[in-house]
Amino acid sequence: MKRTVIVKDKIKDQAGALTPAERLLSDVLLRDYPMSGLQSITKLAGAAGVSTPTVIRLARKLGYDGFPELQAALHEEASAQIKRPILKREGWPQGREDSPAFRSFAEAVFDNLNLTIERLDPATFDALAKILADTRRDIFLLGGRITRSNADYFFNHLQIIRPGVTLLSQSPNVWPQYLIDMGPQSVLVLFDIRRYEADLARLASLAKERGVVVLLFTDQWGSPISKTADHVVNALIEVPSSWDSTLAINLIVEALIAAIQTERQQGARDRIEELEDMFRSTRIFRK
Amino acid sequence: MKRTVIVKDKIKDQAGALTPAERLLSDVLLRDYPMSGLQSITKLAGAAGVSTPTVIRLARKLGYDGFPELQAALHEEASAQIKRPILKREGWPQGREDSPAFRSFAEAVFDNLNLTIERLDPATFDALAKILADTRRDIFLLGGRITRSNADYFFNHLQIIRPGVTLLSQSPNVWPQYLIDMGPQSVLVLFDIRRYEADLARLASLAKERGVVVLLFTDQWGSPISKTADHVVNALIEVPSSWDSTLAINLIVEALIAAIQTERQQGARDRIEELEDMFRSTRIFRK
DNA sequence: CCCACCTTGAAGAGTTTGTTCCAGCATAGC
DNA sequence: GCTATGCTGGAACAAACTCTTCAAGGTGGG
Repeated sequence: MKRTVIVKDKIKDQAGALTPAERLLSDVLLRDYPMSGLQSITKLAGAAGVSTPTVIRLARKLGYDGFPELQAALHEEASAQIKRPILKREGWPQGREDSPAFRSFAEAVFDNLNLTIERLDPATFDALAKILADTRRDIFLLGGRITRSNADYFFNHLQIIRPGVTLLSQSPNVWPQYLIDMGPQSVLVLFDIRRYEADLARLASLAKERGVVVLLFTDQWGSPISKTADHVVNALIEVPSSWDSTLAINLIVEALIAAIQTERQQGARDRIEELEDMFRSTRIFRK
Repeated sequence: MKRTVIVKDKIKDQAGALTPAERLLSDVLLRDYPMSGLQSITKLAGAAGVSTPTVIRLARKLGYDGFPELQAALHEEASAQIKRPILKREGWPQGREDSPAFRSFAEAVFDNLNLTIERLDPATFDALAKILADTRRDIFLLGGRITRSNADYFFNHLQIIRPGVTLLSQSPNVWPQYLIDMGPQSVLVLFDIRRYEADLARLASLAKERGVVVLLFTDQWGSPISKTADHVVNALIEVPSSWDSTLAINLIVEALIAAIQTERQQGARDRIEELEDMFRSTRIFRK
C-alpha cells in the first residue's frame, strides 16, 4: 500500500474549512472519484453548479498550485487504481480503520436491502402506491414498540403530501376511538416485526371486520397479521446486533413516498406550497 | 455485461491499417490504457513522439469525430472500470418488472449508503459510540421536521440500553426546561438536514454555552450547527424524489446502537431483561 | 531516374481553458 | 443598525488546446 497522501484524504482533512460552494464541488469530486476530476475545469464547475474560480480556490486550498496540478494528481491515482484490477475491486474501501463490527454490520444491511428488493413483488409495490395515493381513502398508521418510528416517518411525509392521514396513539386503550371512524374506504398501515405484538394483531382483525384495507410491513418471517392483511411487505431485518435493523422497511417506505408523491403530482405540490406558507407565518423562537 | 465496443477493440481492428506514426501512438494508448488517453492532445502526441495531427487522424480512423470525442469515450471506460460498489451490490435482479423510478430510487439509496460510509471518519464513529455509551453522561435528543423520526428511533433504542436518555419535545418554547438540566456532563444529539432549522441552531449554541457536548447528524452540505458541534456525521440524502432520504442517517444510527450495546455489554443486558419482565407484567388489551 | 502517392509535422487560425481581478452579496461582530 | 469580513461568480485575458492547411520528405512503380 502506497503511503501517498491521496486527494480524497486532503478533501476530508479540509472538510471543516470548506465553504458551501466548495462543498458542492467536493461532493461532485468524491461522487465519481477520481474520474469526475478528469474533465476540463469548465465542465467540472458546471457539473457542481459552481464557478470556475471556486474550483481553483479549492485546488489551492488542497495544496496544489492550480487546477492542472490537482488534475494531474487525480490522473495518477486513477492510473494506479486501474492498473491493479480485480484485486481491490469489490469490498471495503482501502485503508480504512473501521472496527470489523461496523464493517460486518454495514455488509449485513446491504444484504438485507438487496434481498428485500428481490423479494418484493413489483405488483405489491404498485398496489400500495396506488391505494395510498387515493385521496378518497383515509389512512391510519401504527407501529409497534420498535417500528413506531417507521410509522411516524411514513405518517410525517404522508401528512404533508395528502389529507386524511392519522397516526394512531401507541396506547391500545384509545384505539377504539380511531376504529369507530374506520370503514371500507379506510386504510390501516401496520408495522409489526419480530416480537410480534398481539395488540396489533387484534387491531388488525377488528379493522378487517369493518372492511378496512390492511397493509402490513413486517420481517422475513412474517407477523401473524400477514393472514389478515391485504398486502404484505416482507423486509429483512437481521443484523449482527442485539437489535433488528429496520432500514429495509424504511427503504420501501421512502420509495413509496416518492411514488405516491409522483402519483399525486400537482395536488401534492399545491398542498406543500400552502403548507410552506403556513410554516413561514407561524415561525416562533426566531430572532 | 455491456457489449459496448471498446476503444481498445477498435484499435485492434484497425491495427493492419495503421501507419507507422499511428502505431507509435496506439502503443502509447494501449500501454496505460485507458488513462494515457486522458491528457491533452499535445501531451499525448509528445509522449508518443508524434505530432498532433497524427493523433487527430487516428481518432478519425477509429470512427470518432475528433480527439475530444475519442477522449470522452476513454473517460467513460475508465469511469466504468473504476466505479466499484464498495459493498458489492449484485446487479439488478433479472427479469423484474419494477418501474424505472423504483429502480433508480433504490440505486440512489445504495450510492448514498456507500458514500456515506466512505466519508465517515472511523474516529468520529468511535468517539460517538464512546460518548453515548458513557452512563455518567445524560443524553438529550432532538430532530427537525423531517428527522424527528430518526431522533425518535435513536431515542427508543438508547432508552432501552441505558438510563438517562431524554427526547426533547418538538416545541421550542419548552426547550428551556430541558436546557436548565444540561451541563458539561450532558450530551445533546441533534438531527438537522436540508431546510436547516434556525431553532435547532439556536438550541445548539445555547447548549454549547453550558458546556454540553453537541453531536450532529446532518447532510452532505452540513447544517450551520456543524460549527458548534463537537462531532458531526455527514450522510448523503439526495434521491430522485421530492423528498430526501434519511436512510444513510439511519444506517449510522443503527450501527451506533449496535456499537453502544456492545460497549455496555452486561449492563445493557441486565437492563433489558428487567425491562422485559416489566413489559410482561403490564400487558393489557390481551386476550 | 523520375513521378505519383502516401505519410508526416510545422505553422497558424480559431476555440477553449485556466487564471486573475473585482464587485456584489451575505454573514458575523460590534 | 452599521461596518468589516469572507464568499461567490462575472468579466477579462493570457495560455494552451484542437484542428486545418500545406509543404517536406519518403517510398515504390514504371
